[in-house]
Amino acid sequence: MRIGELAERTGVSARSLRYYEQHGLLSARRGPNGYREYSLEDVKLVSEIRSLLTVGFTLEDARPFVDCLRAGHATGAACAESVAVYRRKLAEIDEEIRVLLGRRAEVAGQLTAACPGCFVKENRDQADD
Amino acid sequence: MRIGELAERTGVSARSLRYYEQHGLLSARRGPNGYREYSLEDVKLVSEIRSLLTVGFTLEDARPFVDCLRAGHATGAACAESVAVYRRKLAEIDEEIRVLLGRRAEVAGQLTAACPGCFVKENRDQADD
DNA sequence: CTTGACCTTGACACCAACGTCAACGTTTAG
DNA sequence: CTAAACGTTGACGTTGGTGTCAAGGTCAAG
Repeated sequence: MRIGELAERTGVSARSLRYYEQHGLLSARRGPNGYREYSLEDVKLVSEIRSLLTVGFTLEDARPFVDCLRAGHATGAACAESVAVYRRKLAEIDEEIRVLLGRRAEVAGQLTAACPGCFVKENRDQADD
Repeated sequence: MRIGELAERTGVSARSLRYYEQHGLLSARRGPNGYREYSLEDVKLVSEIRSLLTVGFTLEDARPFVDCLRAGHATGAACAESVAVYRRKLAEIDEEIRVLLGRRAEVAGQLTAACPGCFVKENRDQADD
């Protein structure tokens, strides 16, 4: 299939697909006219990339997962490198959360100081909706 | 005082001070030579801006606080607009935390699935070190 | 007079993942 | 044949708060 179809199937813009290729996450055979030709496997690759991006991974983070899939593994997470990225990402997220909790406390404190009547509810993990 | 001294006193680069002015958060009289002239009050303004930026506010968010100080109030948070920004920021931070917690759960789940032996400790607020 | 420290405005670089437009070649439907 | 729909590469814009350089004006000390 060509880039338009891959874009439609994955819900990713053609621009993004070319961007991924430019950064070595995707590769495409070229038809005689210069058009990119993709296989069904590429749909998997793109899906993997998207699902990683949506949970906050960068393209660099996604690279080991793509390589893992290309190496023939059933999932992008089946390789040691991918697992390492998972661990690192987890640590990064935890750090971000800590920073945000600190900021929240800071802002809440300032708000309370400026406006004693303003009730600021606690932000326990109970963040249901 | 001129920009160099204000920069030294506040620990903010001259570049940033000009940037703040460019965005209407700071104003300066000009000497006969075109040099900016600042007063002691400006030190307060810049300090207010910095403390807000360090807790994740944007310059736009800081504007009401600066206006409040310029209006003669003792603190930048003494005005209704500032309090409103505090409330909004708090909500934004809470939202970010929610998103991060969701991502964390997602990543932790994937990691566990890919590597059943990998123990992933819970991220309760107990984020001590 | 000269050096050098300070000031001025203006403009480009940065990070990330694209959107968007330009200018052009290809394929396809009518 | 022709127009529309698709493909190609290349390049600039976005977002925010700076760093950094350029090219120059000002001013005090020697």
